[in-house]
Amino acid sequence: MNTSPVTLAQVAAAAGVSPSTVSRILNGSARVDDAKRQAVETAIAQLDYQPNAMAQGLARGRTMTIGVLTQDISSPFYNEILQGVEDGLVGTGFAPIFASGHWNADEEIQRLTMLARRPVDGLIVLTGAIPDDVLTGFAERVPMVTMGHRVVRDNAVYLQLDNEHAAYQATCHLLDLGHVAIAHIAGPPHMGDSTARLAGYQRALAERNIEFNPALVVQGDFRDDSGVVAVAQLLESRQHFTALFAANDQMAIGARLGFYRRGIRIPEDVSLIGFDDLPAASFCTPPLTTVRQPVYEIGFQSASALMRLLRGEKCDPIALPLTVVVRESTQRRRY
Amino acid sequence: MNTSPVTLAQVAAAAGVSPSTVSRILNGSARVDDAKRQAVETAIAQLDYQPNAMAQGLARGRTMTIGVLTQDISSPFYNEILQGVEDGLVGTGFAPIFASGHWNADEEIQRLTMLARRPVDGLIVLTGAIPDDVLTGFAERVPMVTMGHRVVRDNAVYLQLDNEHAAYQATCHLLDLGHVAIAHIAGPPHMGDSTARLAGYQRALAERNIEFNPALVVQGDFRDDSGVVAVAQLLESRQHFTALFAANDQMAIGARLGFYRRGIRIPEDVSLIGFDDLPAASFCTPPLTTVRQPVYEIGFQSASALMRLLRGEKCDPIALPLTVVVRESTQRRRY
DNA sequence: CTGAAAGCGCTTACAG
DNA sequence: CTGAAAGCGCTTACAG
Repeated sequence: MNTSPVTLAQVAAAAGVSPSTVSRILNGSARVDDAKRQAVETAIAQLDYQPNAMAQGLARGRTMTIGVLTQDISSPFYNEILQGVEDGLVGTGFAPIFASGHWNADEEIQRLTMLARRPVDGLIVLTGAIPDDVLTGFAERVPMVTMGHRVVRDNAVYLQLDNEHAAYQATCHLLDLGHVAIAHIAGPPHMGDSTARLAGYQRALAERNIEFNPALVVQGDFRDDSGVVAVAQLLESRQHFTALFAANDQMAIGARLGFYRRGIRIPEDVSLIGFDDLPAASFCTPPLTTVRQPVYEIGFQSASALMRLLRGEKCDPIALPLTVVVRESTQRRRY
Repeated sequence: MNTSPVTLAQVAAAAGVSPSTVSRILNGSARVDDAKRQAVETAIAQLDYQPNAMAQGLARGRTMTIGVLTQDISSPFYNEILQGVEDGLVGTGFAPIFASGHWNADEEIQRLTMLARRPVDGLIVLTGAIPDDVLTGFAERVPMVTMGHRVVRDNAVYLQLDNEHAAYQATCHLLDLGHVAIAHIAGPPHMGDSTARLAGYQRALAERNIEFNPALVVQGDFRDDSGVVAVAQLLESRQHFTALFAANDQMAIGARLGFYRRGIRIPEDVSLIGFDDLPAASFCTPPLTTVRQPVYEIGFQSASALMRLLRGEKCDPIALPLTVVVRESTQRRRY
């Protein structure tokens, strides 16, 4: 029933040459007589031959797959990154294999181990709670590119996204609009991204001599619901604020719903700014002011950098810009 | 520099047994003397041995990977499906490989071919424009489960989601609220899902003796922007309507923004219902009434069914329910 | 330019 | 219960 796949040996037989020759034609690894090339090529076409990638992998010592570790493949944040990765791999013969760590360092390590034993030829690690030195350990066995982790090795490259500075700018945007009482919904405390964003927020306040009020920052977990909850907390605390900076868009969107529920208008009553620029951000009502992460670019560059690494080329850290995009959820303070 | 990975042969040497024995212990494929088992197990632990999945694949004639074809990996709709697939594969040793067809039948076929040559042990095909018979052709070589395609074969199973009926129910929900002039934003015309939803909408109208008004249905492409555009068209056409059924949530969310721009309130001025129940739907303002697709379930069931197929078990079509979830974007007609 | 041969790291009849 | 051997489908020195 299952048509067993055509092998290279069959192609060789059909074309009347040795397997070596077929292989060489396939890989362009040596000059081959034109007549034979012809014969082989028609045989390939006729038999509809597809080389077996696993056998190639075994023979060459590479697998033609790269592992991609995300926190949560179902988070909208990763979607376009993955698209970028996919596109960055088109035409290279490499296929991505995905795994999610679910915001849990142990699970991350386990998934990484699983990826490593296939084995993959390269790894892309997108943020996460896994300690940098563990990651460096993995880098010993396989080239990798990381986002949100600084691993310094010849066969590794990391993406530089200056979260602190971007958060600083986001806060400045609010400050420039006359806001003084600015609340913040922070991300998970153990993640580098969260702490950097909180730090940027604090730096902006300090720079304008606004005293940091801890009661104005509430803890979130980067998911939408936590934004709703955070707003409830903030409101119950009876702290006065006219603007809110959420450490990511999902929480900002949750917050927006929280405000809606209480009849608090955005941006008339409070200005709201997020972080990430998810596709959903521009379809919010009102469209959300936020910090744009070049997600597609992140994926694409990661894939390209990894391909370079696999070719044995050196690769400098890749700096990618984070920029505030002003839409309609922020406005000048009115009272 | 690269610690070359430990092989089974090394484990065998360390444990003083033959490779065959190690293999048998790994696979539990035969009784083995306890002392040797001990020795092997400690050797494995000590050397931190990880079997090479490619070599296993080649020897066993399977690759331990399954291909997943989506339309657009960056669409929020697929996110949770993929999570479901991932979870359905946990512990099986299989890893998913993803590819996107980008709403283009040719590209789909090409991606499928690429997946097939790795080769993958199984395929999950999620919707798409690819003709059913082409798909059936692929099913000749590899077991597969499909969503949105009816392929009938021993080694294939399809998911049954009754889009027509769900759209019928969505429309009835609007009708029950007293709406009569109901607009519809349709999906891409060549896709089965789109046409089924349009058909359900029409059937509901017919059943209540409401004449179908073609000017009330505008074409979308399942993406957010097309919802914005559709609303503009609808409004410019000066057709009267008090409710709008969008063929998916992304377009509904776009439509919601389109209304917001013109100061048209949801649900006071027009009731809005979507389709899919994306995570974003419940965080809309107001939270969106929609048809829930059990996305996680779709992914999980697809993976499980495929595993069953791979074990040689038969598998009946899997029926999954589509249900209207009423939130706050629809209300009784007021005038 | 090209073939025969060895090898990639496993698995699995085949003997014993 | 266990080892030696062949084989999975390729690639790549090694000769010529």
